[in-house]
Amino acid sequence: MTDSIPESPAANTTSTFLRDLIAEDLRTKKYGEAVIQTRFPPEPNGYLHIGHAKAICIDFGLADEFGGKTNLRFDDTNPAKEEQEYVDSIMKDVRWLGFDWERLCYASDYFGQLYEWALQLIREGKAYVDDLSADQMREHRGTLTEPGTDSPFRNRTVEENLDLFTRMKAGEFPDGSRVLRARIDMASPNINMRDPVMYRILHTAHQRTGDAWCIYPMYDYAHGQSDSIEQVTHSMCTLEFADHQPLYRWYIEQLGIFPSQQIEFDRLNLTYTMLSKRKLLQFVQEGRVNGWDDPRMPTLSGIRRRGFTPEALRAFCGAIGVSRTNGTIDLEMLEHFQRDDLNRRAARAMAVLRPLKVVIDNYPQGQEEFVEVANNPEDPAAGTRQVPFSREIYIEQDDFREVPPPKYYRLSPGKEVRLRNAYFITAQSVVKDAEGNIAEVHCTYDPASRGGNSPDGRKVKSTMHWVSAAHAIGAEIRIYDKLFTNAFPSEVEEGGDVLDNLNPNSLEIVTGAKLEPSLGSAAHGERFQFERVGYFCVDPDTTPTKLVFNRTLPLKDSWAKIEKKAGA
RNA sequence: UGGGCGAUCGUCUAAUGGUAGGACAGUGCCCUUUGGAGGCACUUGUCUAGGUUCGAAUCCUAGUCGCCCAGCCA
Repeated sequence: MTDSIPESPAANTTSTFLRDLIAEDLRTKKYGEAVIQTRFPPEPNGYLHIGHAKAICIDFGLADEFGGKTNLRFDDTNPAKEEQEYVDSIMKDVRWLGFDWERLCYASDYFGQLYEWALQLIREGKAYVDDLSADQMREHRGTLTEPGTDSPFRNRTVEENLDLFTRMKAGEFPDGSRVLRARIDMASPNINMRDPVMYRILHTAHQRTGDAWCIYPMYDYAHGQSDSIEQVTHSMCTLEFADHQPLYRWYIEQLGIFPSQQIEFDRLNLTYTMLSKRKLLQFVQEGRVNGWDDPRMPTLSGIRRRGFTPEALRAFCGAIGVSRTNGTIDLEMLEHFQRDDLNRRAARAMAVLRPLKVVIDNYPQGQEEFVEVANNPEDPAAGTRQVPFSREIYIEQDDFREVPPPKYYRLSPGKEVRLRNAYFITAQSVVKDAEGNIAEVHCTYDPASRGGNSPDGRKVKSTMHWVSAAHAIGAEIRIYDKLFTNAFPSEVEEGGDVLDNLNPNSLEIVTGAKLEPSLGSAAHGERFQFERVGYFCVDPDTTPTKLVFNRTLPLKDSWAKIEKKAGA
């Protein structure tokens, strides 16, 4: 791959409601002369996926666009689920996508301040310690249609609340025995406002604060204030948090602190893709895939290993736009942007995945020569290379048919085709093995057609890739397909499970591939277009003695379409 | 049956009272030393019913449909 090609013209920057809103806030000087401040707030409880890429592009991209700043903030308020491994992977993924943060923050940095604010709310009679069990609290919460009822502990004195909360912090009570709740309104039609829990007791060591704390703030009590502390002007999050906005504002207003504003947008959904962290974790833990970076996973680490590029991901995120509509993007859209990027930048090479031997009978025995081949026809600056040619070569099994179907342009008995950048050949006869399978095809070549054109102007219908048998190198090729057979993986039959929709053929390992020798020196992660086949990249499993390629995506295949139509 | 949010080509997204446009997908043609890429063309859409207006995707009224919320998860 070369980096000399300029990035594609800015992706469709669809004008979004977020852009309009920020522009308006800037125009009215809602935040004075301050620049836009955003944040990307992942919880370090799993690996980032393509859905997060959209959020990252929004949080960082919009701030960039308006000359603002973006913090990376880990929302690490639940030590039971969070790990340093996830923190590390998230930082790596954000950088890989092409973004860098103004400040690296952690919600846990604010535990002290949050605690002080909790004391303030208690003193103002706006928070209380509740001794109800989780089950009892659920009963008191009411339902979607019925109001909740007050806890018997709701009217404790400020002194008692202060005493109890201080002792909660001191570790005097066991997990689950008490919580601190905001005193708002048990009859609110918005369940989030029915005296939400602010703190729970959790005698669990935190990956950053160790055992300094045994009470931990809930998301709602931590997020808005964290935004406020960082002077976040635009706190973008997904739609399911819209119901939490009144609470987000309530804490900020009661505390009288910097008025960060929450704005919700639609989550990314993709056909044939599962973007639930919980489910992805399950696939990893149950061994349904080979880890978080399995190239079939929608995680950024999986996608990266698969060979996708940050440029393509960013172009995709720009093109899909942002709205408040629940929708599902066709996977083809993502694939389109990836092909578009790789087509312009990936070096070409010839590789035969399922080899069929061709013997050129009138080519001198023992002779070899080198033909000059463009590294990337889309990019003359990528230069050329010399590829060895000889009497015995491999072509793709699919490229020969003893009995050609209609519209089949490739090699068949008596038919002349071009070997890319080499010669015209004509199939003369077939040799079969004991089972009747075609073992080799014998051809004749036209020495005058060297380079791929005949001086008499003769045309051929087809151009095929090939690899000289004597010079070929081997490789393992991993062919990936969709992880799910259903466009909507979570659509399952009664009593069924997402696992029922897993595609049993999502990974095919091809071991007998024959590659042109130049590929022998390819580096880990290097990307290629195997001409007429697809885009591939070198997998990290590659060793000095074993080459492994991942197929990122196949090339579009209009012959497959014709064939399918004829068969249907 | 509480509250919140939403509804424009098959999919995603523009149009902010003034010609419903783009991208992906699809179809056809042209071009091609990748049946790739590229070029051209075509098809398909404002949830419904009323209303306001010279004019409505946009405003009003009433429906319909979809998504989210009853964790001491985020």
